[in-house]
Amino acid sequence: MTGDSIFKHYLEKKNTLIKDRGILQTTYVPEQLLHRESQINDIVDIVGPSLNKEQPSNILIIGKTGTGKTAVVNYVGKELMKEDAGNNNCCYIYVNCEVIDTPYSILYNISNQIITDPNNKIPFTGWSLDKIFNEITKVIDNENKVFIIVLDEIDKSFKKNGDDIFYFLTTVNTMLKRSRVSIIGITNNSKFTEECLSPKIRSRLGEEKIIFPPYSLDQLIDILNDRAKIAFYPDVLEPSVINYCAAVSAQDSGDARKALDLLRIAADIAERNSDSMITPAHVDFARQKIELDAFTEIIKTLTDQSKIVLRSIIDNPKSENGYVNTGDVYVTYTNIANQLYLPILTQRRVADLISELDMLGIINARVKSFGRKGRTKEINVNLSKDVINLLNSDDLFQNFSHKSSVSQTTFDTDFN
DNA sequence: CGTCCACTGGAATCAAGGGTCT
DNA sequence: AGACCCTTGATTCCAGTGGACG
Repeated sequence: MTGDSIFKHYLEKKNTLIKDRGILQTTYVPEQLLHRESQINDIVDIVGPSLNKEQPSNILIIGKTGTGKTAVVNYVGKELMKEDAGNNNCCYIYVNCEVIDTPYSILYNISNQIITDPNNKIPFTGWSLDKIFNEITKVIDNENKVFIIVLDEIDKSFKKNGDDIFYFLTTVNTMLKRSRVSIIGITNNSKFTEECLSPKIRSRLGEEKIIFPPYSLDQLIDILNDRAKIAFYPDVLEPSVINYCAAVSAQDSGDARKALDLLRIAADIAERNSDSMITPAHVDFARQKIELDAFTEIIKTLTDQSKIVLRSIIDNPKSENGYVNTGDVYVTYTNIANQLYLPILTQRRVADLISELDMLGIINARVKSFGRKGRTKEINVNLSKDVINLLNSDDLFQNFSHKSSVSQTTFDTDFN
Protein backbone atom coordinates (compact mmCIF):
# COMPACT_ATOMS: atom_id res chain seq x y z
CA MET A 1 0.00 0.00 0.00
CA THR A 2 1.56 3.25 -1.10
CA GLY A 3 0.26 6.77 -0.69
CA ASP A 4 -0.18 6.87 -4.42
CA SER A 5 -3.50 5.12 -4.29
CA ILE A 6 -7.12 5.32 -5.18
CA PHE A 7 -7.50 7.52 -2.13
CA LYS A 8 -5.13 10.07 -3.56
CA HIS A 9 -7.62 12.85 -3.96
CA TYR A 10 -8.71 12.37 -0.40
CA LEU A 11 -5.19 12.75 0.80
CA GLU A 12 -4.64 15.84 -1.22
CA LYS A 13 -7.95 17.47 -0.62
CA LYS A 14 -7.97 19.67 2.41
CA ASN A 15 -11.05 20.01 4.52
CA THR A 16 -12.26 23.57 4.45
CA LEU A 17 -14.93 23.32 7.13
CA ILE A 18 -13.99 20.63 9.62
CA LYS A 19 -10.73 21.07 11.41
CA ASP A 20 -10.97 18.06 13.68
CA ARG A 21 -13.67 15.55 12.98
CA GLY A 22 -12.89 13.41 15.99
CA ILE A 23 -14.23 16.04 18.33
CA LEU A 24 -17.69 15.61 16.88
CA GLN A 25 -17.66 11.86 17.33
CA THR A 26 -19.85 10.61 20.12
CA THR A 27 -16.98 8.54 21.45
CA TYR A 28 -14.90 11.64 22.07
CA VAL A 29 -14.68 12.51 25.73
CA PRO A 30 -14.04 16.23 26.16
CA GLU A 31 -11.82 17.77 28.81
CA GLN A 32 -14.83 19.07 30.59
CA LEU A 33 -18.30 17.61 30.60
CA LEU A 34 -20.76 20.46 30.65
CA HIS A 35 -23.84 20.43 32.85
CA ARG A 36 -22.95 17.21 34.57
CA GLU A 37 -20.96 18.59 37.48
CA SER A 38 -23.25 17.30 40.18
CA GLN A 39 -23.37 13.78 38.75
CA ILE A 40 -19.62 13.73 38.42
CA ASN A 41 -19.20 14.83 42.01
CA ASP A 42 -21.63 12.20 43.21
CA ILE A 43 -19.75 9.44 41.47
CA VAL A 44 -16.40 10.76 42.60
CA ASP A 45 -17.57 10.79 46.19
CA ILE A 46 -18.77 7.23 46.00
CA VAL A 47 -15.85 5.82 44.04
CA GLY A 48 -13.11 7.83 45.69
CA PRO A 49 -12.44 5.49 48.64
CA SER A 50 -11.14 2.90 46.18
CA LEU A 51 -7.94 4.91 46.03
CA ASN A 52 -7.37 3.81 49.61
CA LYS A 53 -8.37 0.27 48.83
CA GLU A 54 -11.74 0.66 50.45
CA GLN A 55 -14.72 -0.81 48.73
CA PRO A 56 -17.15 1.73 47.24
CA SER A 57 -20.90 1.14 47.20
CA ASN A 58 -22.44 -0.24 44.08
CA ILE A 59 -24.04 2.39 41.89
CA LEU A 60 -26.98 2.27 39.54
CA ILE A 61 -27.06 5.04 36.96
CA ILE A 62 -30.33 5.80 35.28
CA GLY A 63 -30.95 8.12 32.37
CA LYS A 64 -32.13 8.17 28.78
CA THR A 65 -29.84 7.74 25.80
CA GLY A 66 -27.53 10.63 25.10
CA THR A 67 -27.67 12.11 28.58
CA GLY A 68 -23.98 11.58 29.15
CA LYS A 69 -24.07 8.52 31.37
CA THR A 70 -21.35 6.59 29.63
CA ALA A 71 -19.22 9.67 29.02
CA VAL A 72 -19.38 10.73 32.65
CA VAL A 73 -18.58 7.29 33.99
CA ASN A 74 -15.68 6.79 31.62
CA TYR A 75 -14.41 10.25 32.40
CA VAL A 76 -14.43 9.56 36.13
CA GLY A 77 -12.84 6.19 35.46
CA LYS A 78 -10.06 7.76 33.46
CA GLU A 79 -9.35 10.35 36.14
CA LEU A 80 -9.44 7.67 38.79
CA MET A 81 -6.80 5.62 37.04
CA LYS A 82 -4.68 8.72 36.57
CA GLU A 83 -4.87 9.34 40.31
CA ASP A 84 -3.97 5.79 41.21
CA ALA A 85 -0.27 6.16 40.68
CA GLY A 86 1.44 2.86 40.06
CA ASN A 87 -1.87 1.09 39.46
CA ASN A 88 -1.78 -0.49 42.85
CA ASN A 89 -5.06 0.25 44.49
CA CYS A 90 -7.84 0.09 42.00
CA CYS A 91 -8.77 -1.05 38.56
CA TYR A 92 -11.47 0.29 36.28
CA ILE A 93 -13.22 -2.08 33.89
CA TYR A 94 -15.85 -1.15 31.34
CA VAL A 95 -18.16 -3.60 29.61
CA ASN A 96 -20.98 -2.73 27.27
CA CYS A 97 -23.65 -5.35 27.76
CA GLU A 98 -25.42 -4.44 24.58
CA VAL A 99 -22.50 -5.51 22.47
CA ILE A 100 -21.30 -8.19 24.81
CA ASP A 101 -24.53 -9.78 25.74
CA THR A 102 -24.17 -13.37 26.88
CA PRO A 103 -23.20 -14.37 30.42
CA TYR A 104 -20.15 -16.13 29.11
CA SER A 105 -18.92 -13.27 26.99
CA ILE A 106 -19.40 -10.74 29.78
CA LEU A 107 -17.28 -12.75 32.16
CA TYR A 108 -14.83 -13.56 29.40
CA ASN A 109 -14.50 -9.89 28.65
CA ILE A 110 -14.01 -8.83 32.24
CA SER A 111 -11.41 -11.47 32.96
CA ASN A 112 -9.39 -10.78 29.87
CA GLN A 113 -9.22 -7.10 30.70
CA ILE A 114 -7.56 -8.17 33.92
CA ILE A 115 -5.36 -10.98 32.67
CA THR A 116 -2.35 -9.58 30.91
CA ASP A 117 -0.43 -12.73 30.11
CA PRO A 118 -1.65 -13.84 26.68
CA ASN A 119 -0.99 -17.46 27.58
CA ASN A 120 -3.42 -17.40 30.46
CA LYS A 121 -6.30 -15.69 28.69
CA ILE A 122 -9.63 -17.39 28.91
CA PRO A 123 -10.79 -18.95 25.64
CA PHE A 124 -13.76 -17.26 24.04
CA THR A 125 -15.86 -20.39 24.22
CA GLY A 126 -15.70 -23.89 25.57
CA TRP A 127 -15.48 -23.39 29.29
CA SER A 128 -18.32 -23.93 31.67
CA LEU A 129 -19.66 -20.90 33.50
CA ASP A 130 -18.65 -22.47 36.79
CA LYS A 131 -15.12 -22.72 35.65
CA ILE A 132 -15.03 -19.12 34.50
CA PHE A 133 -16.57 -18.02 37.80
CA ASN A 134 -13.82 -19.74 39.73
CA GLU A 135 -11.06 -18.50 37.49
CA ILE A 136 -12.23 -14.91 37.60
CA THR A 137 -12.50 -14.90 41.39
CA LYS A 138 -9.00 -16.27 41.62
CA VAL A 139 -7.61 -13.73 39.20
CA ILE A 140 -9.35 -10.86 40.92
CA ASP A 141 -8.19 -11.87 44.35
CA ASN A 142 -4.61 -12.24 43.19
CA GLU A 143 -4.49 -8.62 42.11
CA ASN A 144 -5.22 -7.34 45.59
CA LYS A 145 -7.08 -4.27 44.37
CA VAL A 146 -10.48 -2.67 44.34
CA PHE A 147 -12.21 -3.45 41.06
CA ILE A 148 -14.76 -1.05 39.71
CA ILE A 149 -16.69 -2.85 37.02
CA VAL A 150 -18.98 -0.81 34.82
CA LEU A 151 -21.80 -2.65 33.12
CA ASP A 152 -23.26 -0.38 30.49
CA GLU A 153 -26.73 -1.06 29.07
CA ILE A 154 -27.15 -3.54 31.85
CA ASP A 155 -30.87 -3.97 31.23
CA LYS A 156 -30.22 -5.48 27.82
CA SER A 157 -28.40 -8.36 29.36
CA PHE A 158 -30.93 -8.82 32.10
CA LYS A 159 -33.68 -9.20 29.60
CA LYS A 160 -31.89 -11.88 27.69
CA ASN A 161 -30.09 -13.76 30.38
CA GLY A 162 -31.68 -13.15 33.73
CA ASP A 163 -29.58 -12.09 36.64
CA ASP A 164 -27.20 -14.96 37.30
CA ILE A 165 -23.98 -13.20 36.43
CA PHE A 166 -25.05 -10.08 38.25
CA TYR A 167 -25.83 -12.11 41.28
CA PHE A 168 -22.37 -13.52 40.99
CA LEU A 169 -20.72 -10.15 40.51
CA THR A 170 -22.51 -8.58 43.44
CA THR A 171 -21.65 -11.46 45.71
CA VAL A 172 -18.06 -12.24 44.72
CA ASN A 173 -16.90 -10.18 47.62
CA THR A 174 -17.88 -12.90 50.03
CA MET A 175 -15.38 -15.18 48.34
CA LEU A 176 -12.57 -12.67 48.07
CA LYS A 177 -9.89 -12.41 50.68
CA ARG A 178 -7.81 -9.53 49.43
CA SER A 179 -9.58 -7.76 46.57
CA ARG A 180 -12.96 -6.05 46.46
CA VAL A 181 -15.41 -5.62 43.62
CA SER A 182 -17.96 -2.90 43.18
CA ILE A 183 -20.37 -2.54 40.32
CA ILE A 184 -21.59 0.47 38.41
CA GLY A 185 -24.67 -0.43 36.40
CA ILE A 186 -25.89 1.88 33.66
CA THR A 187 -29.37 1.69 32.24
CA ASN A 188 -31.73 3.85 30.24
CA ASN A 189 -34.78 2.07 31.53
CA SER A 190 -36.13 4.06 34.44
CA LYS A 191 -38.23 1.15 35.61
CA PHE A 192 -35.26 -1.16 35.50
CA THR A 193 -35.08 -1.81 39.22
CA GLU A 194 -38.71 -2.75 39.57
CA GLU A 195 -39.13 -4.66 36.34
CA CYS A 196 -35.95 -6.61 35.96
CA LEU A 197 -34.29 -7.15 39.26
CA SER A 198 -35.07 -9.82 41.75
CA PRO A 199 -35.20 -8.46 45.30
CA LYS A 200 -31.95 -10.07 46.34
CA ILE A 201 -30.04 -8.14 43.69
CA ARG A 202 -32.14 -5.00 43.81
CA SER A 203 -30.85 -3.94 47.16
CA ARG A 204 -27.26 -4.79 46.31
CA LEU A 205 -27.04 -3.18 42.91
CA GLY A 206 -29.05 -0.13 43.84
CA GLU A 207 -27.10 0.90 46.92
CA GLU A 208 -26.66 4.30 45.34
CA LYS A 209 -28.77 5.65 42.53
CA ILE A 210 -27.82 8.52 40.32
CA ILE A 211 -30.26 10.02 37.87
CA PHE A 212 -29.20 11.69 34.63
CA PRO A 213 -31.95 13.99 33.46
CA PRO A 214 -32.25 14.87 29.76
CA TYR A 215 -30.40 17.97 28.63
CA SER A 216 -32.44 21.09 28.18
CA LEU A 217 -32.36 23.08 24.96
CA ASP A 218 -29.94 25.62 26.40
CA GLN A 219 -27.65 22.94 27.71
CA LEU A 220 -27.56 21.24 24.33
CA ILE A 221 -26.68 24.52 22.69
CA ASP A 222 -23.86 24.93 25.18
CA ILE A 223 -22.54 21.49 24.49
CA LEU A 224 -22.65 21.89 20.75
CA ASN A 225 -21.04 25.31 20.86
CA ASP A 226 -18.31 23.98 23.06
CA ARG A 227 -17.38 21.33 20.52
CA ALA A 228 -18.02 23.40 17.43
CA LYS A 229 -15.56 25.96 18.72
CA ILE A 230 -12.66 23.54 18.33
CA ALA A 231 -13.99 21.22 15.66
CA PHE A 232 -14.61 23.74 12.91
CA TYR A 233 -12.70 26.48 11.21
CA PRO A 234 -13.96 29.94 12.08
CA ASP A 235 -17.11 31.27 10.47
CA VAL A 236 -18.18 28.16 8.61
CA LEU A 237 -21.35 27.62 10.58
CA GLU A 238 -24.41 29.57 9.73
CA PRO A 239 -25.50 31.05 13.08
CA SER A 240 -28.77 29.16 13.31
CA VAL A 241 -27.27 25.72 12.70
CA ILE A 242 -26.38 24.94 16.29
CA ASN A 243 -29.73 26.05 17.59
CA TYR A 244 -31.44 24.00 14.97
CA CYS A 245 -29.53 20.83 15.80
CA ALA A 246 -30.18 21.38 19.47
CA ALA A 247 -33.86 22.07 18.95
CA VAL A 248 -34.41 18.94 16.92
CA SER A 249 -32.79 16.81 19.60
CA ALA A 250 -34.31 18.63 22.54
CA GLN A 251 -37.77 17.92 21.23
CA ASP A 252 -36.87 14.33 21.13
CA SER A 253 -35.77 13.66 24.72
CA GLY A 254 -32.70 15.87 25.07
CA ASP A 255 -30.31 13.49 23.42
CA ALA A 256 -26.85 15.02 23.08
CA ARG A 257 -25.57 12.13 21.06
CA LYS A 258 -28.19 12.73 18.45
CA ALA A 259 -27.45 16.43 18.38
CA LEU A 260 -23.78 15.77 17.80
CA ASP A 261 -24.50 13.21 15.12
CA LEU A 262 -26.66 15.71 13.33
CA LEU A 263 -24.01 18.37 13.44
CA ARG A 264 -21.26 16.04 12.32
CA ILE A 265 -23.16 14.53 9.45
CA ALA A 266 -24.47 17.89 8.32
CA ALA A 267 -20.87 19.06 8.24
CA ASP A 268 -19.80 15.99 6.29
CA ILE A 269 -22.48 16.59 3.73
CA ALA A 270 -21.49 20.21 3.33
CA GLU A 271 -17.86 19.25 3.05
CA ARG A 272 -18.54 16.66 0.40
CA ASN A 273 -20.57 19.15 -1.61
CA SER A 274 -17.70 21.60 -1.32
CA ASP A 275 -20.11 24.12 0.13
CA SER A 276 -18.57 27.04 1.89
CA MET A 277 -20.89 27.05 4.88
CA ILE A 278 -22.93 24.62 6.89
CA THR A 279 -26.60 25.55 6.80
CA PRO A 280 -29.84 24.28 8.33
CA ALA A 281 -30.59 22.65 4.99
CA HIS A 282 -27.59 20.40 5.52
CA VAL A 283 -28.99 19.49 8.90
CA ASP A 284 -32.22 18.42 7.26
CA PHE A 285 -30.32 16.20 4.87
CA ALA A 286 -28.44 14.80 7.81
CA ARG A 287 -31.68 13.93 9.54
CA GLN A 288 -32.84 11.92 6.58
CA LYS A 289 -29.53 10.23 6.20
CA ILE A 290 -29.43 9.22 9.84
CA GLU A 291 -32.84 7.68 9.66
CA LEU A 292 -32.09 5.78 6.50
CA ASP A 293 -28.77 4.58 7.86
CA ALA A 294 -30.40 3.29 10.99
CA PHE A 295 -32.87 1.23 9.00
CA THR A 296 -30.20 0.08 6.59
CA GLU A 297 -28.15 -1.20 9.45
CA ILE A 298 -31.05 -2.99 11.06
CA ILE A 299 -32.22 -4.60 7.85
CA LYS A 300 -28.74 -5.74 6.99
CA THR A 301 -28.41 -7.59 10.25
CA LEU A 302 -31.79 -9.24 10.12
CA THR A 303 -31.84 -13.01 9.67
CA ASP A 304 -33.28 -14.36 6.45
CA GLN A 305 -36.39 -15.50 8.22
CA SER A 306 -36.94 -12.06 9.74
CA LYS A 307 -36.53 -10.46 6.35
CA ILE A 308 -39.21 -12.70 4.96
CA VAL A 309 -41.50 -11.86 7.83
CA LEU A 310 -40.92 -8.16 7.30
CA ARG A 311 -41.57 -8.51 3.64
CA SER A 312 -44.70 -10.49 4.34
CA ILE A 313 -45.98 -7.57 6.35
CA ILE A 314 -45.13 -4.98 3.75
CA ASP A 315 -46.37 -6.94 0.78
CA ASN A 316 -49.41 -8.37 2.46
CA PRO A 317 -52.41 -8.14 0.15
CA LYS A 318 -54.57 -7.20 3.07
CA SER A 319 -52.43 -4.33 4.15
CA GLU A 320 -54.28 -1.71 2.14
CA ASN A 321 -56.62 -0.95 5.03
CA GLY A 322 -53.61 0.10 7.05
CA TYR A 323 -52.91 -2.92 9.17
CA VAL A 324 -52.60 -6.68 9.09
CA ASN A 325 -52.72 -9.30 11.79
CA THR A 326 -50.53 -12.22 12.66
CA GLY A 327 -52.65 -14.73 10.78
CA ASP A 328 -52.49 -12.73 7.53
CA VAL A 329 -48.78 -12.33 7.83
CA TYR A 330 -48.32 -16.01 8.43
CA VAL A 331 -50.17 -16.95 5.24
CA THR A 332 -48.07 -14.60 3.14
CA TYR A 333 -45.00 -15.73 4.99
CA THR A 334 -45.50 -19.41 4.18
CA ASN A 335 -46.01 -18.43 0.56
CA ILE A 336 -42.79 -16.54 0.28
CA ALA A 337 -40.74 -19.00 2.28
CA ASN A 338 -42.03 -21.77 0.07
CA GLN A 339 -41.02 -20.00 -3.10
CA LEU A 340 -37.59 -19.35 -1.70
CA TYR A 341 -37.22 -23.00 -0.68
CA LEU A 342 -36.55 -22.01 2.88
CA PRO A 343 -37.78 -23.96 5.88
CA ILE A 344 -41.12 -22.74 7.19
CA LEU A 345 -41.27 -21.73 10.80
CA THR A 346 -44.20 -22.29 13.09
CA GLN A 347 -46.66 -19.50 13.63
CA ARG A 348 -45.51 -19.25 17.20
CA ARG A 349 -42.03 -18.42 16.08
CA VAL A 350 -43.22 -15.99 13.44
CA ALA A 351 -45.21 -14.17 16.13
CA ASP A 352 -41.97 -13.79 18.05
CA LEU A 353 -40.16 -12.47 15.01
CA ILE A 354 -42.93 -9.92 14.55
CA SER A 355 -42.48 -8.82 18.13
CA GLU A 356 -38.76 -8.45 17.53
CA LEU A 357 -39.33 -6.27 14.49
CA ASP A 358 -41.64 -4.20 16.62
CA MET A 359 -38.98 -3.75 19.26
CA LEU A 360 -36.50 -2.66 16.63
CA GLY A 361 -38.94 0.07 15.68
CA ILE A 362 -39.33 -1.05 12.09
CA ILE A 363 -42.99 -1.82 12.45
CA ASN A 364 -45.74 -0.97 14.88
CA ALA A 365 -47.56 -3.83 16.49
CA ARG A 366 -50.00 -3.72 19.32
CA VAL A 367 -52.28 -6.44 20.56
CA LYS A 368 -55.91 -5.81 19.89
CA SER A 369 -58.92 -7.84 20.74
CA PHE A 370 -61.75 -8.44 18.33
CA GLY A 371 -63.95 -10.01 20.90
CA ARG A 372 -65.38 -13.22 19.65
CA LYS A 373 -63.26 -12.92 16.58
CA GLY A 374 -60.24 -13.43 18.73
CA ARG A 375 -57.20 -11.48 19.66
CA THR A 376 -54.29 -10.60 17.51
CA LYS A 377 -51.52 -8.16 16.87
CA GLU A 378 -52.48 -5.21 14.80
CA ILE A 379 -49.46 -4.53 12.67
CA ASN A 380 -48.74 -1.56 10.51
CA VAL A 381 -45.67 -0.46 8.71
CA ASN A 382 -44.66 3.04 8.04
CA LEU A 383 -41.48 2.76 6.09
CA SER A 384 -40.17 5.13 3.51
CA LYS A 385 -39.90 4.01 -0.09
CA ASP A 386 -36.14 4.01 0.29
CA VAL A 387 -36.21 1.48 3.04
CA ILE A 388 -38.61 -0.78 1.20
CA ASN A 389 -36.42 -0.67 -1.88
CA LEU A 390 -33.53 -1.54 0.31
CA LEU A 391 -35.27 -4.62 1.58
CA ASN A 392 -36.42 -5.65 -1.86
CA SER A 393 -32.95 -5.39 -3.27
CA ASP A 394 -31.59 -7.69 -0.59
CA ASP A 395 -29.73 -10.69 -1.97
CA LEU A 396 -32.29 -12.95 -0.45
CA PHE A 397 -35.01 -11.77 -2.78
CA GLN A 398 -33.03 -11.56 -6.00
CA ASN A 399 -34.25 -14.84 -7.44
CA PHE A 400 -37.61 -14.40 -5.90
CA SER A 401 -38.61 -11.20 -7.66
CA HIS A 402 -38.52 -12.90 -11.04
CA LYS A 403 -40.54 -15.88 -10.07
CA SER A 404 -43.09 -13.95 -8.14
CA SER A 405 -44.42 -12.15 -11.19
CA VAL A 406 -46.32 -15.30 -12.04
CA SER A 407 -48.90 -15.28 -9.32
CA GLN A 408 -48.44 -12.44 -6.89
CA THR A 409 -49.29 -9.02 -8.20
CA THR A 410 -48.41 -7.13 -5.06
CA PHE A 411 -44.69 -7.63 -5.49
CA ASP A 412 -44.03 -4.79 -7.86
CA THR A 413 -40.46 -4.13 -7.00
CA ASP A 414 -39.07 -1.07 -8.66
CA PHE A 415 -35.33 -0.95 -8.99
CA ASN A 416 -33.91 2.12 -10.54
C1' DC B 1 -73.38 -11.64 31.87
C1' DG B 2 -70.93 -15.51 30.27
C1' DT B 3 -68.73 -17.51 26.07
C1' DC B 4 -65.28 -18.28 23.18
C1' DC B 5 -62.14 -16.90 19.34
C1' DA B 6 -57.37 -16.47 17.69
C1' DC B 7 -53.98 -15.44 19.14
C1' DT B 8 -50.13 -13.96 23.02
C1' DG B 9 -46.66 -14.88 26.48
C1' DG B 10 -44.00 -17.97 28.92
C1' DA B 11 -41.43 -22.18 29.80
C1' DA B 12 -39.29 -26.31 28.75
C1' DT B 13 -36.75 -28.58 25.32
C1' DC B 14 -33.97 -29.71 21.13
C1' DA B 15 -30.43 -29.59 17.63
C1' DA B 16 -26.61 -27.63 15.48
C1' DG B 17 -22.44 -25.25 15.72
C1' DG B 18 -18.95 -22.93 18.11
C1' DG B 19 -15.34 -24.53 21.22
C1' DT B 20 -12.20 -26.74 25.46
C1' DC B 21 -10.44 -30.49 28.28
C1' DT B 22 -8.51 -34.94 29.40
C1' DA C 1 -11.84 -39.39 20.45
C1' DG C 2 -15.37 -38.63 23.50
C1' DA C 3 -17.26 -35.94 27.21
C1' DC C 4 -18.78 -31.41 28.15
C1' DC C 5 -19.92 -26.66 27.75
C1' DC C 6 -22.32 -22.25 25.95
C1' DT C 7 -25.19 -19.83 22.39
C1' DT C 8 -28.67 -19.38 19.06
C1' DG C 9 -32.68 -20.30 16.61
C1' DA C 10 -36.45 -23.07 16.48
C1' DT C 11 -40.19 -26.27 18.26
C1' DT C 12 -43.75 -27.88 21.32
C1' DC C 13 -47.00 -27.32 24.82
C1' DC C 14 -50.15 -24.71 27.47
C1' DA C 15 -52.29 -21.55 30.30
C1' DG C 16 -54.08 -16.96 29.74
C1' DT C 17 -56.91 -13.01 27.78
C1' DG C 18 -59.77 -8.61 25.92
C1' DG C 19 -63.95 -7.69 24.53
C1' DA C 20 -67.71 -8.25 20.80
C1' DC C 21 -71.36 -11.26 20.33
C1' DG C 22 -75.29 -13.89 21.70
